[in-house]
Amino acid sequence: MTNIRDLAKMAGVSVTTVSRVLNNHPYVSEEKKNAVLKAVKATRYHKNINAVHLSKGKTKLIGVVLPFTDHPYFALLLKGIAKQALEYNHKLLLFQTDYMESRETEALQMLQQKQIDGLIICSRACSMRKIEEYLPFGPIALCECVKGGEISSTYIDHYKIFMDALEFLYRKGHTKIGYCIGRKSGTNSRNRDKAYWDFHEKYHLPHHPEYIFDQCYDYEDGERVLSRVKEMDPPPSALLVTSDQVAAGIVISCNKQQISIPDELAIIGFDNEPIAGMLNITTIDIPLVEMGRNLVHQVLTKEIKNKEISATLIERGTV
Amino acid sequence: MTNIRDLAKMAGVSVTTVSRVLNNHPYVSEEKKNAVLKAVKATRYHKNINAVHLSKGKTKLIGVVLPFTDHPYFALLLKGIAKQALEYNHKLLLFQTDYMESRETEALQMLQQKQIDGLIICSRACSMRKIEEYLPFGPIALCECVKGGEISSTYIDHYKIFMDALEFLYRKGHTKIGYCIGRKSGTNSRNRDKAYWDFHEKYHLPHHPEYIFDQCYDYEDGERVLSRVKEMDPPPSALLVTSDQVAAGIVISCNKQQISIPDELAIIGFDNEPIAGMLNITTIDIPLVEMGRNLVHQVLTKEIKNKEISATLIERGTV
DNA sequence: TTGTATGCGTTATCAG
DNA sequence: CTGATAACGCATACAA
Repeated sequence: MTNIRDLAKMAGVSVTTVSRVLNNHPYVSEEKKNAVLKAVKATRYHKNINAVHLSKGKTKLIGVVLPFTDHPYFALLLKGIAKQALEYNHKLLLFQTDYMESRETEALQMLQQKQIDGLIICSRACSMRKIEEYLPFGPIALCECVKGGEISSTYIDHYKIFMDALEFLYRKGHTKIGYCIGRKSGTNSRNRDKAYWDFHEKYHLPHHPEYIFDQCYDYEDGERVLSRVKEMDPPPSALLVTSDQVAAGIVISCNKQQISIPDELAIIGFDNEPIAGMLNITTIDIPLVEMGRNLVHQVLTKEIKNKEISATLIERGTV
Repeated sequence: MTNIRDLAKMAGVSVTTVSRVLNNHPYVSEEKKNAVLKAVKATRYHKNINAVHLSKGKTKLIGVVLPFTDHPYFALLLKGIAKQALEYNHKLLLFQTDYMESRETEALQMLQQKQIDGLIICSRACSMRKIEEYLPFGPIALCECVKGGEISSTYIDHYKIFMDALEFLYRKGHTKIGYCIGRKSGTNSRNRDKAYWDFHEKYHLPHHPEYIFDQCYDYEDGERVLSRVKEMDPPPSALLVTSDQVAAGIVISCNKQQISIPDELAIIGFDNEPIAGMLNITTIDIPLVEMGRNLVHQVLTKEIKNKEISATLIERGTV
């Protein structure tokens, strides 16, 4: 592998001059510049980028932490992140965690070890305290509301959205409402749960903990939820489903079993994934691509900001 | 930032000893080892990994080139890649290309510049010649059959599979068969097209170029295909659809428009994506996760091999 | 078991 | 406009 010292010898100049030419710095005579360029051509020289990283202390790499990529929510978020990273001329280092804290730690350590210039955590299993520990080593952006501090975030007010959706159903006459969620433990999930119980308090509705279904990610989970709902007495008359994919599973199962939507069961999905449009599912549009873009922006500009992104109810045929 | 020289001073040992401790090398006395460890704790020392990369000439990073991540085909492939990379203790650098050759070039250059130890190209827009140019800089694995040479590949025999599916439909009485595909230009696409025309030759069937629909990726594309099919006279009686997502779009549209499947239109999807199970779509199962795993394996073991992965027809309700 | 010296390839500083 | 030299931080051959 030829390096800039070799080039310098070949071109009869110093390494400094070579470096200048390579980085388009001014103050290099045409003559020497051409000599260097000629040597570059002749040797098919290419920089060893690790040396650049070491010397500069930067890598133009952003870490992205997410549990899995084969779910529309994260796939769309990642799409936005990738688009914006491209515009900023940065690349992405992927940490697929399956919600394992050890892998999140690994990502945080990469920040500390300077392999990445910043980190985007799309969803986390570890504590905020732990994340804060790593803040001195580089900017971190999250997808959940973070009050104050040095962490940036781009988030949805899930409490408000959930409450709005519940009220919407209530106005349509629903009082037995359940919901489906992925994890119970995330910040966003807890906000939703709080909205759920506050709603019940507000309207003095009976509590039905069995109307809450967790571990809902895929179509099959929707199928499973429906089979459980069918066995209930009384069953919920409406479901808030925090992924359109799961909502689609429920809708398709209902079709198969001649359960009428929205008459027997009303559904509101989340994310406005492509399948929701296809199946005419009423859903909450969450601009995931935009959120992804903003996360990159926050990490790279290093402005510590908490940006709320608004979600919109899209009325279609399942309510 | 404290470095190993600082640690050496603090612990009263040489940098070599520090390095030994840090990398769990043998031949270090407990005493000195503890002294070093103590200094590590005290300073909250962490390696600068870029220095390691430079020194070793390796990064434990694998580049992954794919057009987009928000499509089940690539999402599942990526899932397999991520799983296996984790087992090999390597990380992934993502190149989302949108089939732009310039971005593929960038990935190849990262190999040359030693930012990545190897490259997996899930789908390419650039020429094989170009890829071969970069082979001297590190292992490259592709998702298409590569005859000989130094490139590894994990692939499906798309010609055979397509032909089998066509024959399957033929035996069911179909003679007017169309197909939907993403790009027309990829190697896999060309193999499929060849199978398509060879099939027509074999059974002396009339040619219907209008039965071929390209740019089919999403549900909406399936919808679009169906609306075009409806206007045809005669329309195809069966469609091979190279993504279950598109197939799902067609199936859902047919349901809406009371077009009976498989009586009026038979459908065979591809990939056995989750939605295919939900909608009872007959499909070709392609073990994408397994393929992803194998690609990583090939890149890291550097055995140059071409591994064919077999696909299986899953008979469900749309034929 | 330990330490010295050197290499890895680039960028940055500063003097000329 | 140019160049010598010092970082950057770690790994490792070799010597002891």
